[in-house]
Amino acid sequence: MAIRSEHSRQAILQSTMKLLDDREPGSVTIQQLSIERIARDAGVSKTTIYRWWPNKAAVIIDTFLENHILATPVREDLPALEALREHVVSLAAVYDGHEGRLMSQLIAECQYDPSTLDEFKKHFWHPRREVVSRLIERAVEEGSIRGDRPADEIAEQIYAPVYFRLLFQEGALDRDSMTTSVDLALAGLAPR
Amino acid sequence: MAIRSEHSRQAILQSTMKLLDDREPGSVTIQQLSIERIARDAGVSKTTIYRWWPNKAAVIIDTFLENHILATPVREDLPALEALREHVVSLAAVYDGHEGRLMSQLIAECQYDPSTLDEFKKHFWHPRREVVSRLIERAVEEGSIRGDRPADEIAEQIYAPVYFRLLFQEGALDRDSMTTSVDLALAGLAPR
Amino acid sequence: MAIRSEHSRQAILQSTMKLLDDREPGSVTIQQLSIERIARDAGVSKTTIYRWWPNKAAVIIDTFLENHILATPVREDLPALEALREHVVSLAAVYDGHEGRLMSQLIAECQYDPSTLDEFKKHFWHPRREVVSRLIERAVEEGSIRGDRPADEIAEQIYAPVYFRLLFQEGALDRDSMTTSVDLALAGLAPR
Amino acid sequence: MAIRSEHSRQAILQSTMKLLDDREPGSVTIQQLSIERIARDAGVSKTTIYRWWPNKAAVIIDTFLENHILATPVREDLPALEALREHVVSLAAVYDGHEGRLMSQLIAECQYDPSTLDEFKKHFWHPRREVVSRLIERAVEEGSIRGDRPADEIAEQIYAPVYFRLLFQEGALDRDSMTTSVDLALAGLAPR
DNA sequence: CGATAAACGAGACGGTACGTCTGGTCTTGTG
DNA sequence: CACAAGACCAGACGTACCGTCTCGTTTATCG
Repeated sequence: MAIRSEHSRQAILQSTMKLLDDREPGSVTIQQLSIERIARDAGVSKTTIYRWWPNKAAVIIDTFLENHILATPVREDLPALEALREHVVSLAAVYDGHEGRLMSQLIAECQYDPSTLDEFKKHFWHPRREVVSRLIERAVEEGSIRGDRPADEIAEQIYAPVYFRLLFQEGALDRDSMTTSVDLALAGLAPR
Repeated sequence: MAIRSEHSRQAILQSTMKLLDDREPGSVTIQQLSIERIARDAGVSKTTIYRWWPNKAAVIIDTFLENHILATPVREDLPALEALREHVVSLAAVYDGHEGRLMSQLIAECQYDPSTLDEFKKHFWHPRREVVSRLIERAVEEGSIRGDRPADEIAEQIYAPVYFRLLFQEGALDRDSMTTSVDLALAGLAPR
Repeated sequence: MAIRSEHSRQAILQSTMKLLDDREPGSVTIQQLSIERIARDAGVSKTTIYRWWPNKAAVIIDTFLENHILATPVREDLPALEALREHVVSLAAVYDGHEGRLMSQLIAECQYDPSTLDEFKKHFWHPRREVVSRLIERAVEEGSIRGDRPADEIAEQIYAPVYFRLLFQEGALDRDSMTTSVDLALAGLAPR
Repeated sequence: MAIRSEHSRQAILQSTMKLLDDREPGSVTIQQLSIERIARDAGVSKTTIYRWWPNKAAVIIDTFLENHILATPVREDLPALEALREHVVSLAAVYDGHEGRLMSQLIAECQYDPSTLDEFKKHFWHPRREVVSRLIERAVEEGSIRGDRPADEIAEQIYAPVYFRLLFQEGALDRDSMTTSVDLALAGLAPR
């Protein structure tokens, strides 16, 4: 019956990570990355990759998951609003470098394949939105913001500028800018 | 001497538009589109395309400009805030269809080529931001919103959700949703 | 693993032969023949050709070998001198038609690539020279000609006019002319 | 009325010669030589070349004529047989270098175009054959060889090995080898 | 001497082919 | 039966020339 080779799987994911890492020599963009290249680099046959992943994007998503990309924590010890600011600031900080480039390229790939978009949202967007929605609900409980808007709507309003700046490479992703951005988004939500 | 053939130029841009139009049979995504295909379809030699455009993305941008893609007007007869809402709503309406798919794919291409991003911003984002910034300044003059924030910052805050929804294909782009979104963005800017 | 496809190889060689055959409609010269054309005609990808042959000339040489071009026999039942005449006459007869045109074009290609020349000589000239040298040695043994000259030298003297007439398309390649030519070449070699 | 520009004509022929001269850097074979390249190198427009020459080969032949290629003289002061040997030896000496490579490539081109072959024979082969035929007739008059064979036939027999060695790049073109070759060709023609 | 007509440089054009690359599929042993 | 190895068809890449075709711009002759 021959079971799936864990060794091959690891080699594939590691090669993918290495090839996409722009701190390595000979790194490539997601667009330039090919199954052929991964197979060659991992010492694996193309068939093996095609057997277990439907396309390049799926391999990349698995790679990112394997490499714990963008697991941004939430401070439970802070007041909700401050924890929210911290969360967004630290996420933006991560996006402001190598992993940000990867994310923007992954979002680019999503524009060409619905199932990739689904996977992306499932693994990278929805969990994050969930976290922020929880924080907002906590802020409402703490009386820091009004509770008359859906939390998801607010979460989007807070997050959208992050992705906007990432994809348009315009507007800074540093602590000050992001704090300002979050505050602006929340400005109209102060309790009456 | 030997002047550029307007006929060829038109044929190239029209073929590009047709090939990218998902209402046509045999349409393709920007990723799938190739110079070879455009040349074949336009009855033009590849050389002619390479002579005048550096790459596929440049042809596409010219095509969009030629086809007045996303030229969204501003109502001068309305109060600034209302004109702003109308502008965003009508832009979102355009993004909510065929042209939206094209734009999201173009933004995707921008992730792989800085000069494409520059062109994109120059032709499609900055003009729009300018329009909105003007409206915000007018709104300040009209006393509808406070004037203690840079107009560009507010413009970004208003626009970011539009692009977010476009790229993440999540959250509606209809009139009600967009009005809500704009109002949320402006909520904290009411004059004291 | 993954062994070479005999089917593709055959298709390539047959298409090449067909394309070069001036009795077929749409035939081309060796100069006009392109890898692209062979691939198209054979229903094979260019990669497959480039994988197995270094260039056009190599494909053509293989094609000629496969099609037994210019395999001229030697009569063992005749006296050496007569067998020699017969051999040259029959070779010239072959050169006096379609296969002669192909050979002259192949020799033309040899002027541009040393390795093609080597292959040509290995497969088409040296075997023939060998045959004639043998015949000359036999003629010496039979006492028909003197033995004080190297056989290869005499072989060249006999053969040179054949190639000269082929390439210059001057001087006939028929039985009488070739017999005269051979006799002239051998005239000075009669035993004393 | 504008008369043909001698300046352009010269520039074209000189560039052609330079490009074909393998002692120059960046030299090319006749096959690699293109009208485009000549025009660029000569600072002339392609039109001008196409206006005055039907094809590449014609330019090359004119170039060779202009550069006195292969004008091999005949010694009138020597006995016919010796002058003949000298002539062949000195021609072979010229063929044994740079100009020989050019000639063999020109003969190659002739295999693809009858009119080029005609021009080649008219300018390079027939004059030479004429010279040799005259020498043979003189040799007959001098009583050095028999007169019962057509001079042209003998000329071919003498010349064929030269072209053979040139094109097959086999067999030396030095003085000794060529003398031997001529003597072998004439061996059977000694007066009875 | 000014009109005219050919020759010129420049270079755009539709084509064809180059040799390379990658995609995704299929085939053939090996362990 | 998963795997590596890799052959296969398909087709795009960007470049080089092909030979044709305008373009203005000389430049020489002729009216």
